[in-house]
Formats: sequence, C-alpha cells, structure tokens
Amino acid sequence: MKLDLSDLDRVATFFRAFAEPTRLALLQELKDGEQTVGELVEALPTTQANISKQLRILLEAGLVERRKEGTRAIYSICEPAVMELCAIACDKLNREARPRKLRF
Amino acid sequence: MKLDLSDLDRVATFFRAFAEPTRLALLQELKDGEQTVGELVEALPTTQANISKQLRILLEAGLVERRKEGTRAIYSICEPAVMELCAIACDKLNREARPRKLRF
DNA sequence: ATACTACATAACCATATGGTTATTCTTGCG
DNA sequence: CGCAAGAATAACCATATGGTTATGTAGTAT
Repeated sequence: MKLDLSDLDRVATFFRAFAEPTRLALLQELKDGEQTVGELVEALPTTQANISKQLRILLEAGLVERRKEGTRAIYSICEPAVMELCAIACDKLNREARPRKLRF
Repeated sequence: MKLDLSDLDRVATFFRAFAEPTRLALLQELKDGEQTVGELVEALPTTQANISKQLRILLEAGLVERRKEGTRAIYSICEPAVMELCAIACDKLNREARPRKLRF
C-alpha cells in the first residue's frame, strides 16, 4: 500500500511537530503532567510568545490538549504515542557511538 | 531525566528526516527492498538532483545505507525503527476522523 | 583517449519557519 | 467600570530548506 502525496503530507506534518528542539523540550516538560504556560515559560529559555506559538503547533498536531482555568491555560500531552516515538528516537541515537544514554 | 539542548537537537534532527513528504516517499519506495537512484527517480515526481539530495539527508540520519555497484548507487533502509515510526504515525492519523486508513 | 551512463554536488531561488518585540484578547478583581 | 495578569496573536526578521538548473565526477564501454 502506497500513501499518496496528500497523505504523505499529513504524515510529514505530524513528524514535523517533533522536529524542533523547543517543541521537544515542551513535550519533555509535559511528560510528567500538565503545566501552565507560565510554568513552561519559566522552565524554558525562550519568550512567552514563542512558547504559545510552539504550543499551538503541538496542539494542532494533536499531541497536546489545552484546558482553561481562570486566566491560565493548562497544557498536557494527550497522545500516548508521543512518549513511544521519543523513546524510539532515543534508542536509535543511543545505538550510535555515544558517551551517555538518552532517555526522553 | 531531562535531555539537554544538544541532545534535543539530535532528536529533532532525527525526526526532521521524517518531516518531509519527498523523504517519506523515498522511504516508502524502499520499504520493500533496495532500489537504485535511477529507479527512485522514475518512481517519484521530482528530479534526480533532488532525489540524491534527500537521500543524503536520510543517509546522514542513519535511516538508509548506500551500496555501490558499478556506476549505480543502491539504497536500502538500514534502520528498523523507520517502519515502526511510520506505523505509529499512521495509526495516530487514522484515529482522527478520516475517510480511509493509512498504512505505510 | 573519447564518449556515455549514473550519480553527486554546486549555485541559486522562493518559501517556510523559529524567534523576537509589540499588541490584542480574555478573565478575574478592585 | 478600570485595571492587572495570563495567554494568544500580529508583524517582522533572519535563517534554514526544498526544489531547480547546471556542472562535476566516477565508472564502463567503444
């Protein structure tokens, strides 16, 4: 079975969500539970605007979900495959000659 | 355990190899066995130069390997995780409301 | 050596995208 | 209401990147 171009586009878009360090860092922060935007801003070395922007990409990719509580927005991972994919990526990278092991 | 920025960069680079339709199409063509560059050029709607360029990215990402035979270059998938990752991506996309199922 | 085939690389362009600053919503509260 | 806090969006810039055309290079044959 061969996927056509529009399906390949969707798959590519899905993987593209994982293809940037900042978004991976966000997923990593959310790994152990939901976080507000403010908490994520404090945890990562970038601006609130950028955090919101990248979170939107993760949201549209269906990797995270948003919940509102008062004025805050609380994000959490809603796609179990996220951890699985990151684990596979780390396994692959650990198989290369490397000083220490990666685990997402 | 938290990956630092340089590790996140490596993970991101890994995923980035999957984040373009042309490279996914190449992987899909290679799914059932090795192919020469010429065969891949015939199979895909882009130029030989672009095929070579994208193959190099897959090669550097460690997803495919190259074998020379005469003047030909024969590529094949050398990373088992490739199919696994694509299967997970398709599963996820199939879970969204969609007319038909994707399978890489 | 010449010419041809198969592939890789270079140079270049148009677009996409990560990041920033500035601004605009939205919500809660006095 | 006015105001502040938290978050999203807009506008913008610099860089990265997919794709193309043109050129280079290695192997094979004549």
